[in-house]
Amino acid sequence: MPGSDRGRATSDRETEGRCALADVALAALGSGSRESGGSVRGSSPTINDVARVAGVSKKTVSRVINDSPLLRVETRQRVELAIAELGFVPNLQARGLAMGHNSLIGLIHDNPNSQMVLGVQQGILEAIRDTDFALVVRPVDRGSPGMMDDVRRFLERQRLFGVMLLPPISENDLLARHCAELGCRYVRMGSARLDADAHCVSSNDAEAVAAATRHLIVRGHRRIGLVAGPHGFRSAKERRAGFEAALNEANVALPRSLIAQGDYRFDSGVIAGSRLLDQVPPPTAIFACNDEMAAGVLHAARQRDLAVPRDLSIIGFDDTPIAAHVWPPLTTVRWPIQAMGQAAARKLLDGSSDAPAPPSVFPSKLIVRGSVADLEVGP
Amino acid sequence: MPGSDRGRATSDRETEGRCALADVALAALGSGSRESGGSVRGSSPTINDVARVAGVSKKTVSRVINDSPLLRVETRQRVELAIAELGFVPNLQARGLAMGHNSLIGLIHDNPNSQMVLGVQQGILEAIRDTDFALVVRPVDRGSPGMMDDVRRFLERQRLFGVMLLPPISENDLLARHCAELGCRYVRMGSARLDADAHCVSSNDAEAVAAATRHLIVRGHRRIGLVAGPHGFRSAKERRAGFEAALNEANVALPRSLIAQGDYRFDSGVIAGSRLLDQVPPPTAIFACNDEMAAGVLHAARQRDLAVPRDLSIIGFDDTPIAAHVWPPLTTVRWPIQAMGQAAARKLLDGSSDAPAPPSVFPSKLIVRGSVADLEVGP
DNA sequence: TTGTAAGCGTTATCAG
DNA sequence: CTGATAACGCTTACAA
Repeated sequence: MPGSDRGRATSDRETEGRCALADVALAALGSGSRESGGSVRGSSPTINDVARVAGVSKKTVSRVINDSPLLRVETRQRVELAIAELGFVPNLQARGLAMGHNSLIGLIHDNPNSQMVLGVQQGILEAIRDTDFALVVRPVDRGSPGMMDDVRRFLERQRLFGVMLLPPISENDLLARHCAELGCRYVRMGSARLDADAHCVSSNDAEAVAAATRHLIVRGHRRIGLVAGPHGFRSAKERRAGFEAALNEANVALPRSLIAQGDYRFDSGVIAGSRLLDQVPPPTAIFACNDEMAAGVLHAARQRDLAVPRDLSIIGFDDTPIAAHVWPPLTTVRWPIQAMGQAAARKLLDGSSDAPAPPSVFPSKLIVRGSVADLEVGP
Repeated sequence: MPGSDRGRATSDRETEGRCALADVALAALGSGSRESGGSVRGSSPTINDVARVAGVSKKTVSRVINDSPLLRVETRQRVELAIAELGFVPNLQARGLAMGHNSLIGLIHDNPNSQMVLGVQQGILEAIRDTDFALVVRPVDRGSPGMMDDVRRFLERQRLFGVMLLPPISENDLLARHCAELGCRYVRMGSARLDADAHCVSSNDAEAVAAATRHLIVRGHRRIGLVAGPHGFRSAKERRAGFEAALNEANVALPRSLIAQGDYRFDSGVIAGSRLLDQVPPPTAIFACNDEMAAGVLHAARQRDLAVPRDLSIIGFDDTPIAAHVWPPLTTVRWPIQAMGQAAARKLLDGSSDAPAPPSVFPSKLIVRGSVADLEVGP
């Protein structure tokens, strides 16, 4: 019985009402199946089967499943009925072959922060919900010498509809160029405007960090340490720039001794925090360029029996779960990662629209928790 | 110049050496392109182009790219040369259409733990490295009424080679049945044996938790609290069973008052921990069924000015980053998530092999950090 | 060991 | 508005 398995698939609530058409279908299929053969051997029904059952041509069915406007309602209904009876599901492989591109969008990233990756995935999936698009993930290993070749091979073989590039790999201009060369649409996410509006969705980390830093300054802090992010990361650069700008505008000095470099990981935060806290006098507050490092600073403080926030105020960045779960919970900067993922995906899908893409810059927000205190003026 | 973009793609190191063949290629393509037309309009070269350039038939090229054993080395080389010259890349859509299935494997999950999801992804990607397979992710919303229909639609439309099911959704037998009905290979990951060996890769949470509990008992603890996981999660059931088994075998009593229920999230850990710690006398140790809840217990302890581990020992489960990052760092159970993902993917790919699948149960390991102390015997 | 012919299930073209 | 016919690029019989 052709497609009987599938028949149940789309319509679980379908009972035994209108099976007349289905019987016609069987009869029709039984005889001269010269073209598609889709009915043989229990495989699922094809567009040909639907056409035969509905008594129309292949192309008409195609028009129905592609929402073509030029169709008589009556015809459309007949076809839709046949589709329902047969439990027909269009074959994306075939469609992809015919149209020259598949319905997959790729997510390329080399991100150590799982929360972020998953947030973006979530956003993308929201954007492609109710479409036939699916999300293909491709983590890559920045630093590995063959990385770029790897990605190229991936793009060549999979022939995706388009890809989304996550930071920090999204900052790589060469990668973007490769995408373009391979005819693969792309959108880059970043902490600053990295590309033309059509290819870019970003936050404004510099501004967000400046606001966070002002939060410290307003509370009386003047010796403020920075745990910077790693070289080569645009986000690290942006965040540092925002930090310095805020200090500058308030005429607060930033001695080199109050800057320590980290690599965005917890351990580097412990080390950087230690170095900062061993200065004399130590800083009264520290901004760390991400939450993991901020948690590391917290560790370093605890190792020195410093109470946070009494003896030391700390602000992080990203608002990952760790920020809320350490003690005291960290004041930090939250950026709308999921919304950005969604916007980026939409931009990708709308790419062929005629209207020029609008710029997409998403605002971040300071989340105030318990790791910042007003500075007690000394005796 | 047909395929010139692509020509560079695979062979960046190719300089100007042997372009003779390529010229032949151009000539050949220029004239009677009656079949594929792959050379026209800058689109990428097809198997026909390769065949013409190499002076063999389509099928022979197909044999080469599919590693058929029956080919003269000479022929093979000629074809390979042509492939290189042209920068030919097989079209997966077309192949998928012809073979009846694509080269995508899906990851279906409804997991709140991002670390876990990403770990599995990593494992899968290792398993499919150097193949043409790609990974499609599909988070679903357990609890949403339309979830199962959703997944079915997804499977019907995408026609994946196979899917991997992550806990807790992997515990859903109905979902597995649907996969089978739709002709989609599947492998389930879980905290216990959920299915036939061919469809299952698991850890043994009960045993792991029993070991962790013994770790507490050996150190003198007798009043040990449990923060259980949510109903309906197999892992919660397994972990609790392991906990109770260890207490039993040591003849340690487990009053109901020392069991609190959580939902695997931080906040529930705080609440459950509070309830446990407010008992008189309070427990001297608590096992929480995952790290997030263990971190919550830590919060509850701190709110009561209890020192960990001096006044309270805590053990968690999963070894997520949070376990290492809170203070004190948590003793916890680590299970080989990435290795399991890899094994599961391999199982999926080997699915058609004749040999019966071996059982795959992966051992977990107690990670000892700073949250457990020997029990001081009271005065 | 290699080639020929016939699909795989869709969409595009261009006529009616 | 609808339909015949030809792509789309590859694989799998079945020959040679």
